[in-house]
Amino acid sequence: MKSMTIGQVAIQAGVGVETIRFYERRGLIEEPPRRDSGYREYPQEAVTRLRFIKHAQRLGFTLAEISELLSLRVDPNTSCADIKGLAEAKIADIEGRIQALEKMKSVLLDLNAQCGGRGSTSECPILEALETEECC
Amino acid sequence: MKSMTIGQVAIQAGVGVETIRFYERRGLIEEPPRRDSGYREYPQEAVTRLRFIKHAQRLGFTLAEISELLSLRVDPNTSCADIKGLAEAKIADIEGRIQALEKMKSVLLDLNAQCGGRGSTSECPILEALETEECC
DNA sequence: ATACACTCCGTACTATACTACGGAGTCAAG
DNA sequence: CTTGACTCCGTAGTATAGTACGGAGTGTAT
Repeated sequence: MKSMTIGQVAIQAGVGVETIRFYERRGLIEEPPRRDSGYREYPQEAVTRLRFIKHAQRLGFTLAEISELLSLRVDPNTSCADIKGLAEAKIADIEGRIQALEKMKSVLLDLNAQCGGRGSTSECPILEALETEECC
Repeated sequence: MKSMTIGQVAIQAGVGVETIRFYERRGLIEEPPRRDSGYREYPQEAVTRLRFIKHAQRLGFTLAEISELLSLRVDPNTSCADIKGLAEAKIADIEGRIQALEKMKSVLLDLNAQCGGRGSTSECPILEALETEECC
């Protein structure tokens, strides 16, 4: 099985056909050769590339970042250190997001502890705090 | 100063004029009375409500959730416990997101440790892992 | 040979939360 | 009374990552 249709690639990579066309438009995967009918003919590597994209996404990279990662991969002027740099930037990014979420969580836990869960909404400490809270 | 224009409310609440109109369309704030000219006339409480929205957003609530929070607040059949329930659901939601981010971070840290930062991209363990990684 | 699945394309829609635009009308200060 | 800032409205655009649609053409199995 040398070349595959878009549907076969989609199944093997675990994505939708429309997603592949979308990635093509975004420049994440190159335009494959076509049959006379216009049908796309993908080589095996297309599946690898789609999996790369999926894996990178799972690690928190956006499509724009993945695009860069894919370009750097084939750029002879790029070194492993550049990739490492992107990974480190992503780690910092994730840490920032975790920090923000932890902050939210701690405020919510605090408010939640103040609320006995009894009484009407007019005396709910959570709602009161939301009305008056003077943070930032 | 009994009533205010949309611009004055925007400044006091720290949001944009367009944002207020947007919230009105979304039903987050009620339509205020109008002057003969059509200008909106806001009472002071409008500022409180906008601040409520801002605070709730900072705690991770979406506009849809805030909408619910605001409805429940004035619903006589709603108790403090219902609000507490929403807060707890949000805490769980945030914890889930933190978990997901922690997972990403740990994989990235692992990959990062494998990469010496030396050599070309063709032998970068990070890129290799992204191509082959068999998680999920 | 015909039925049915697959593919083509561009466009539009989903969700989230705004932000910008343009042209007309209004308000307040000088 | 004029000027400049403000407000009105609906629509469209931003970013992210797809998903859906519809009508026409294609591939293949029976």
